[in-house]
Amino acid sequence: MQTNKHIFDKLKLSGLRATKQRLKIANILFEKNKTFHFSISELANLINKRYGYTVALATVYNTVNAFKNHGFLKEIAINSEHSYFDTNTTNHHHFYDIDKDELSDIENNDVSPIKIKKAIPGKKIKSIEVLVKISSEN
Amino acid sequence: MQTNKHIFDKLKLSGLRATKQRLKIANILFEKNKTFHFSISELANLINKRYGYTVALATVYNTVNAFKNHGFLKEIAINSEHSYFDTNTTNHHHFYDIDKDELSDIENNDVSPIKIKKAIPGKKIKSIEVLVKISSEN
DNA sequence: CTTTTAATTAGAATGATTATAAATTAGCTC
DNA sequence: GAGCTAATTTATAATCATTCTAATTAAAAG
Repeated sequence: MQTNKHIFDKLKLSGLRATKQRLKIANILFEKNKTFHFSISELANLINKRYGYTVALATVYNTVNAFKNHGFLKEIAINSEHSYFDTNTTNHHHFYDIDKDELSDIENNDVSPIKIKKAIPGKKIKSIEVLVKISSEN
Repeated sequence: MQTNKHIFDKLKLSGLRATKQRLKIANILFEKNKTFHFSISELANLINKRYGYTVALATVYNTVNAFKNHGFLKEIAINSEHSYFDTNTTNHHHFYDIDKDELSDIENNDVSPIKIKKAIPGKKIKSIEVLVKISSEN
């Protein structure tokens, strides 16, 4: 869990002003140890629930984009329906529950090492991400 | 390469009417042996270039959705900017060139076998997809 | 050839996201 | 703390991709 002080410093260090709105949003995003996966609308709902309608939707978008650009968040592509973000910016993988439309993490240790036997000349690998789609047995 | 006859039969078999528009679109999509990756707007441009403006944009959307629902196409999630589709519906993986915003296939054989060491009770794995992001060396 | 039903179409509607431009505020300097 | 400046927030409008609508057309079946 990241303390308010920690979050404040994090923002300042990256050159972002620590505004009320950003601190509220950061509190929700980073308060858990656990990775937090969300779409913009889910995040907006959480903000409204906790703080009332004190943050404009445009600011939610601006803030999430700013956090993404500063490496505090990672965008995860699952399908064209929604954008998902992840507070876990380390290299890791995901389960996507098709039934519940829900994401969860798979740590690097839980996936056998991945070797790509094909190379593209002049290109280097920036990341390797695994998406495991799951659904109910029956 | 799939012949016109083949495409026609494929449509009929799946219960889709083999309309002029669908045959034009299918021709473009399935004429190559090679996997074809595209976004809707790219596809619409190709249709216009080859056949003139003879297929309405709504029909391009309808057709791609129909093809997707019938398993002729697969949607690939890369980022929230675009929807990409793939004529290769087998289980396989992708390179995504960040610089050129371009997709290419990685066959299953070119990726070491992937073992997921974490299970979710009551859920079974439907697919495992690897996305390898690449960019220029320098 | 007629009927039935699916598909196509132009244009309107929707919905998510971004842009705009004015008002506010954070973080300086004094 | 007051004043300054640039960043941020905000409500609203604008944009863009996609889907919907309802009328027209065309494919398949009888």
